[in-house]
Amino acid sequence: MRISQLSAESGVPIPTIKYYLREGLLPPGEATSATRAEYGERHLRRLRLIRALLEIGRLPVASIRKVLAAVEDEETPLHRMLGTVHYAIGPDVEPHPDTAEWQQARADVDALIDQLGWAVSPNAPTRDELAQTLFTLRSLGAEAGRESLIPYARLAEQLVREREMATIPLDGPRDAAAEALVIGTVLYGKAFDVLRRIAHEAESARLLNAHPEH
Amino acid sequence: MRISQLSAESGVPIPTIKYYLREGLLPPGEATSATRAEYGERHLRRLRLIRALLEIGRLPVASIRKVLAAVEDEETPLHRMLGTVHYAIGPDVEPHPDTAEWQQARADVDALIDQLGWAVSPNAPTRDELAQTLFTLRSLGAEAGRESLIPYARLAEQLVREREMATIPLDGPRDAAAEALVIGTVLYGKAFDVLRRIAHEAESARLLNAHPEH
DNA sequence: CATTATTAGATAGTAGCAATATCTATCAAG
DNA sequence: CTTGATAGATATTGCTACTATCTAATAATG
Repeated sequence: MRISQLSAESGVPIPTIKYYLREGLLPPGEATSATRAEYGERHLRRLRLIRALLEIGRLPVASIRKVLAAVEDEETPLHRMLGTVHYAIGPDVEPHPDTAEWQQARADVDALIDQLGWAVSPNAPTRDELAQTLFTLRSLGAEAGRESLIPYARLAEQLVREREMATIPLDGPRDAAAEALVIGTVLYGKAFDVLRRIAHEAESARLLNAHPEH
Repeated sequence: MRISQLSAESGVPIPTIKYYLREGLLPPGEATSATRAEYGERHLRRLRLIRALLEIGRLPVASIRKVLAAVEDEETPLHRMLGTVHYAIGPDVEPHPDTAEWQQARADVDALIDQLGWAVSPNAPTRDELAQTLFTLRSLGAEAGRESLIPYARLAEQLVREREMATIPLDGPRDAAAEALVIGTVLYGKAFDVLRRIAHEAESARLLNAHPEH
């Protein structure tokens, strides 16, 4: 299929597709001449994944490139690729002033992960990310003890184990597993986030005896 | 306290504070002369909240303004204010081509909320947001039936009911409730999101027998 | 075969957002 | 009375995700 058809089927404008090609998000089509290239089903699928990561996951283009590069590279062992994907998905944590409160938050995170028995790399950036959240919660006056996160962690564990990892075809082709992981992490993460906000609304209505407007 | 001290204590540069004042995120200090204004503890607290919503919640400044305006306005009844906060927190859902698949996703969301027995406004933008996620999941080939979201919904319900709404002082002063709600929704939402990604890493390591690097 | 349309690839420009920077006219304090 | 800080206004920047334009080559069509 030519670029115009790729654009038509995906709904992504041609200049944007060219931009993704330039940025290395989309592999080039098979050149059939100096001014023609052939794109396939794979490109369409990739394009949809890019849009999902952008629009649903709100990942910056630079992160998407990292994710897709890890997915692409057959050299990387699967568990390293999964790690790359995880780390690319999170935002950059800007460094904090090295105060006692920050040390405490960071130590609490480490202790929490230890207590949960989770096998997580000691220098995983997600540790800093969680510490930052904990730190901010406390600086806003919330009583956010380490143990207050445990119910969240247990629920997360349950979700990941029973729903998300269970659906990833770890024995199938590598790129299928990679893509499933990305979809599971980003899209189901979003789904849960929205459901949680909907639940907030429903619960508020219940507690305040406010019936939703019809 | 003067603006320089406000800046020093919050870590936010003076030009940025001025920007927030201009944008109406931060109420002006009490003017003591043409070139002097006095800021208080309230401003410091507000500034911290703004930064939390920006950095942790990644809310755009325009949304933060809406949230804070709803918190501020004593006229708005509490349940309406909570609704405003919820809706401001979510992203704008760009309109979809009105295909059968979109209709189906939207209908599934409505049916799901009905089935859960949640009291949610029929025109809540979160319905569209969830439908978009469902739609995208399906367009990527995931088998995302309506029932696949039920476990997520039940977990969300549990979390919101037992942890988050329970800590909101609904009988106390209004702005305390509002702020607690914002913090609960945005910051604990983030905390859960990070914990979920950490759980992903731990579970990947477990399944792939890959031990984290030391 | 001539004309019109399409494409690859390169380069430049735009829109939106969150700041920063700069400037002036005051004040405040030593 | 001189130095420094501040309010308020206006302008500028840096970043990101596009979007537009141009050229040379090629394909499609009458």
